[in-house]
Amino acid sequence: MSGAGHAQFRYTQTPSKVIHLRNLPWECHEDELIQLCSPFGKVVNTKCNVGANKNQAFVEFAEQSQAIAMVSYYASSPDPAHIRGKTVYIQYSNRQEIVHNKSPGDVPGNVLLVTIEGVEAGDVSIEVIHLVFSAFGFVHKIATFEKAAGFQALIQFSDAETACTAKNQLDGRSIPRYLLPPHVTSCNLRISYSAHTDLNIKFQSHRSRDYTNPYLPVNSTAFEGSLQPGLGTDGKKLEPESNVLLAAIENMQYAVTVDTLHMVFSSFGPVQKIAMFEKNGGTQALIQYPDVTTATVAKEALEGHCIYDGGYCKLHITYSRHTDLNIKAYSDRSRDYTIPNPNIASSQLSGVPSASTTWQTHLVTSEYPNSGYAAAGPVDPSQEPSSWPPGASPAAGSIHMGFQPDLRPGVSSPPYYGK
DNA sequence: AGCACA
Repeated sequence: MSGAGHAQFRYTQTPSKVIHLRNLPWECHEDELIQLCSPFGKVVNTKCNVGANKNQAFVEFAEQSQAIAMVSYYASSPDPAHIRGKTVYIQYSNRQEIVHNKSPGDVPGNVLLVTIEGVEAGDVSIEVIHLVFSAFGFVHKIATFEKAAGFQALIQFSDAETACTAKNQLDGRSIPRYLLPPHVTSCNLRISYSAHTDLNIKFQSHRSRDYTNPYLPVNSTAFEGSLQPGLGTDGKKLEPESNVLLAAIENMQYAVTVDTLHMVFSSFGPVQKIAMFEKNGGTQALIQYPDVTTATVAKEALEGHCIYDGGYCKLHITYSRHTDLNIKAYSDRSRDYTIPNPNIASSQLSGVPSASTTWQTHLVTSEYPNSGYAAAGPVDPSQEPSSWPPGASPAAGSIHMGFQPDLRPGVSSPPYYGK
């Protein structure tokens, strides 16, 4: 009957222009709250991600009548409010206004604090983390650690804007499943801003990387027993690591030049040498980095990805057995970028036997009858290390390919970040 | 699914 028909009307609350929402999806965004609430009035303030589970929120209307309208509506509506498919429970807050205490994690900065939920530290390698976050810009440094909150990583970008983009795109989502070990079904990323601005990375190790300083000493002991599980989630690849990568280019519908490869592989560190050759009817290339760590990073990041959208020029990367390529000639198929200023003659390569044909059979192990560097065109082959990292001047810029292969959110791989 | 922060 009247008065809701129940003798006990326990849910009577004093109205407030602030409503309390609970059972929200994890890390619900402010705009989702506004979208839900604005039909009832003007939202003047919100506070999201409240409570231990971050699944509560407050919304403050301009007028109390607006809050009453919303609470009343959903109190009698047959279908409840929902956000992202979850039923949202709404009531008046027991406070009359939202007081904004911005938690430190909400203050934007260039360093993100990422909590990877539901995984052991060994489940997600630093290469995977680097790959995922590199989709948004150059990642300067990564430090990982285990805390009570779980497996966490600090990711340093150039600026807060880049970090913000990455945060917005990845917060609450999972690392693509194909990058996770089989036994991990999902691993939600919880991302906030760190107060740090510049991480102090002392070693390249299985738990920390400085991509701006490839010459940082490698803490090799830190790698032992833990590096190769990075690939060894399946434990199948037993191929020894190397600073030289062998890249097979499949479905090469577009021309891939040594310059293309240099651009692509330079994203991960200074490329010292490149040699391209034909083998088994396909194009392959050897890419030499100064160290195994950089090569590993590049390998993890690029394996299986395509240089061009649409599945063209797919890279299959393994470790080469070589450690130092013996580049004899500066040609369209081989380069030695470590040579400071090879007196580049203006003549063409005409007098020099085709390096590429020699490469495919002898590679670096063989001795070359003709020594010395071949003549070259006007291109300056000396890529001084200072041209790296490509943070300011993206290596991928000039070729239109925007090389963040399959991981650009919303471009070529929306499904990867589902959920 | 039930109220924030220093």
